[in-house]
This record gives sequence, structure tokens and C-alpha cells, in this order.
Amino acid sequence: MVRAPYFDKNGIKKGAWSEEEDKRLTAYVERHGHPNWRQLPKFAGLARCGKSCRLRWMNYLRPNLKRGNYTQKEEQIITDLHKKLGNKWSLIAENLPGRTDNEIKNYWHSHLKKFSKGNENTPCDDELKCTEFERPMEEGLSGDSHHILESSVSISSETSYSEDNNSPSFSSCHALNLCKEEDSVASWETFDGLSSSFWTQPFISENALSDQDYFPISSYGTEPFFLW
DNA sequence: AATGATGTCAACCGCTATGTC
DNA sequence: TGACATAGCGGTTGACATCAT
Repeated sequence: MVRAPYFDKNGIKKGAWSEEEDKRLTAYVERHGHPNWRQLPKFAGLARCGKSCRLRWMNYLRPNLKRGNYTQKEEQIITDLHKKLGNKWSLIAENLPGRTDNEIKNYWHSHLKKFSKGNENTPCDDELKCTEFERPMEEGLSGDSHHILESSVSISSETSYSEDNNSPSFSSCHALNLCKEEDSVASWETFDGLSSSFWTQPFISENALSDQDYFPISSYGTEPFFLW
């Protein structure tokens, strides 16, 4: 379901990622972080452009990503936030731990868009007449996550992105009114693993091997890669 | 069973925002 | 302050899957 791999005129590989490339990118980012996406493929031994590496990591390889079906809560949050924010997929994604902007965008276009046209009801309302707890909750949205829904429904009309607190976590907290006292603890603790330190601190995997172990350049397949 | 239409989603492209010199 | 480099965002594309005829 993806583009077939090919090389452009500059020798940059495009299209679907191979398992080997995924391993290389994952291993490199886990060990060194990604201070410079443009340089990263060179050092990771990938024939990709930095942009492609970043996208692959962000949308597919990074830890804590949720795959698979969306919960009704997630659908509701997407619907509500889209009403409020429009196509600000990255902002919406900040409020859905484990989901990427790209994934949400795709999901919106393929699942939710139709419900927004002349119909204020969500798929939940239309198809299932569900209650909030009818469907089992998935990891990451369990426990007190109903607070999120309640909050999201009542998003403030003055969605604010505070100048004093410009971290995405705090901004999205405001966007959802999640910082109301009664909501903040439970909701935000749920997001904690994703919200701050992971993206601001270099990630060192416990299992990370040495560069030598991970990048035996001489044995790196038949695909071309940058030399340095 | 064959074929065309539609849905899905990973990946690409181009633009803008931000940071650095 | 302007130029350049880089990161990030949102729209679009392309190929496979599924559905309808």
C-alpha cells in the first residue's frame, strides 16, 4: 500500500522503507537522538533524505505510538478539536497520546469527515448511540481518561496558547481546558510519558549496542549509502 | 470470476516558521 | 536585519485492499 522503493536522480532513496532501514534509523535515533535530521541519514548509513527519516521516525518508529483502531473517545476528541481548531493536525495530535498528526489526518479524511458535513453527530452518535464506556478503553486512555472527553467537549472559545508556557504540552493542556484543577492531575499524568522529557532529552536505550555492533558498514547490504 | 470504483494509509512535496550567523 | 539552514506542518499522491457490479 506504499510507494515502491526507487532512487531519485541524486541517489536518494524514496518510497517504502525496508526493515533494515527501520532498524538502522531506530538504532541510531535511540542511541544518538536526532539533533540534526539533515545530517542524520549520513551518519546512520541511510540513503534517505533527512525529511524522510524524520517522517518515518515520527509517524511509525518512535516509541509509544498506538496503532490500530481508534476508541470512541479518540474519535470524539478529534471531532471536537477539529471543530475548534480546523486542520491543525499537529495540535490535535498533541491531545491524543500515541497518535500522529499524519495518522489523525488520514483518519479524519477516511472516517470522520463524512460525519462533519451537515451532521454534527459523531460516528459514535450516529452508528452506535453509544455511551461513553460501552467500548473497552485502550492503553493510554484508560482510567481517568473520561476527564479528557468531558474537557474536550467544553473547549474554551478562547483557546489560548500561552506565551508564558510555550511547551506543546502546556499549550494543548490549555486548548482542552485540561488544566482545570479537577482534571489536570489524572489527565495529564496519563500523558506524562510522552509530553516532555522524551523529546527534550537524548534517548539512550538500555539495549543500545555500540556503533560497531549496529553499523557494520562493510556488511551493509547491497543498497547504496552515504560514505563519510 | 473479472473488472472497475472506492477506501485506506504510508510517504512525498512544497510551503512556512524558527533558529543561527 | 537579512540570508541561509533546518524543522515542522498540512495537502496531496500512489499503490494496495476491499467492495460493488
